[in-house]
Amino acid sequence: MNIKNAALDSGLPVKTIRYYNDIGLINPARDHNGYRDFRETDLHKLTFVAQARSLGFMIGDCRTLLALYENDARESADVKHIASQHLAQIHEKITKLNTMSDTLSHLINECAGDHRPDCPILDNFGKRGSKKNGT
Amino acid sequence: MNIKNAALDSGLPVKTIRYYNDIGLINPARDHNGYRDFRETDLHKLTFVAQARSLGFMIGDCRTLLALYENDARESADVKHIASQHLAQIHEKITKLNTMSDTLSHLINECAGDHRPDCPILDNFGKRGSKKNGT
DNA sequence: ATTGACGTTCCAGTCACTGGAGCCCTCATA
DNA sequence: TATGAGGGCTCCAGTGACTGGAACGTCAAT
Repeated sequence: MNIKNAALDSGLPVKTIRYYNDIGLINPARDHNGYRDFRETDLHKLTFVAQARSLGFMIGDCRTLLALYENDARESADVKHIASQHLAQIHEKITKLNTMSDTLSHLINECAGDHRPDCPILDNFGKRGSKKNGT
Repeated sequence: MNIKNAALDSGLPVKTIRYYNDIGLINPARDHNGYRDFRETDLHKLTFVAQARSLGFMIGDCRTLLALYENDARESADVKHIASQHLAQIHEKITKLNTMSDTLSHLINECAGDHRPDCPILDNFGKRGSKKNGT
């Protein structure tokens, strides 16, 4: 199967598939003319990575997960560990975004949004809040 | 004031401040020796950008917001518009992350997490779901 | 033989920094 | 006066995960 159909099959852009090949996530065979030839296992991997990526896993995790997937001697604990760590990161992001959302919503509510220049949003940005120390 | 103290004052890393100078967000005066000399207005801008960035605004938005901040003839509607758009993007991100979190939580719950290889997480990734079309 | 839709590689750009190399400047101390 | 520490400066490369484009090869059909 050529790259276009592999793209159609996996739902990934052609460019992305080539990129995944470049970084060694997949390694499809080549035809006599140099064209990539995607077999069942390649398509499977592509689908796998597409799913993992859509859940926000980094490429590095996808690589590990893929190795686990292909390793019959794996322990599900390893998979669960990676997934749990990722879930924790997702929750962290959600928390941060919720904080931003709260602050911003409040500011937006306070702002008249008319033709006058007075703006609590800008006022807030201009004000130096409590100094933060990134640890 | 030298760059180190500006960093201390604004809570931004020295490198970041130099970067903001490079891209023209700030433009502090220079001493006879070429050292940057941060005045009140520079420090103010730095604080402003730090605040905006901490709420997730892109540099491009910060630039616009900063211009609005310094423009006495601004209309608060413009500020509110930018902020509202950004808030909408934050909400989009939260929604996506929540979806990921739900799916992943479910999968993790199903996974035994022991020494055996059976793993619903990997099973799910290997399975091709409904084909998605990115518009 | 030519057209058009495929395929290939390689390079540059995205975003917002961050790290490092290699250099200069200043001040205090020996 | 030499030296060392601790600033400062610029420029280049790398991050993550692609994406766009140029320049070129291949293939089937006309």
